[in-house]
Amino acid sequence: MTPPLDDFSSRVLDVVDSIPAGRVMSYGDIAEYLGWVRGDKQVGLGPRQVGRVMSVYGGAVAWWRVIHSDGTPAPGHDSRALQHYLAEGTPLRSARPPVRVDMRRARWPATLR
DNA sequence: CGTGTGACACGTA
DNA sequence: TTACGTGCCACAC
Repeated sequence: MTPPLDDFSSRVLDVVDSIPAGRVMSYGDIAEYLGWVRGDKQVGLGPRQVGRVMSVYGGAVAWWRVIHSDGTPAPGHDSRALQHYLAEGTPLRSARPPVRVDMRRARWPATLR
């Protein structure tokens, strides 16, 4: 089974839950939202850790709304993700492999505090 | 303990 | 546009 939920992981999943249909956030966006870097120093966990959380617990949330900063979906999930994008009207730059979300329009502007 | 790996991001070529 | 190199850091061995 999936490992017990630690604090960081539950926060990541909460953020993912807050992304509305048709919008997306990158791993880095989520890391920053959770306070990854403040000013010029590292005060939290980064994009790779967000990716790890998604690989482990992603099945419990809308994983297709968390993608790479360049707009490409999580590795190996292109087809699955595309179905969701078409269904919820996510702005796309390319609906054919490599599937790419139009980040400029689909990015969900999370603002801390 | 040290090493390698990965659902990352960014700068550079 | 794609392709590398580098920084990053939790985890599994």
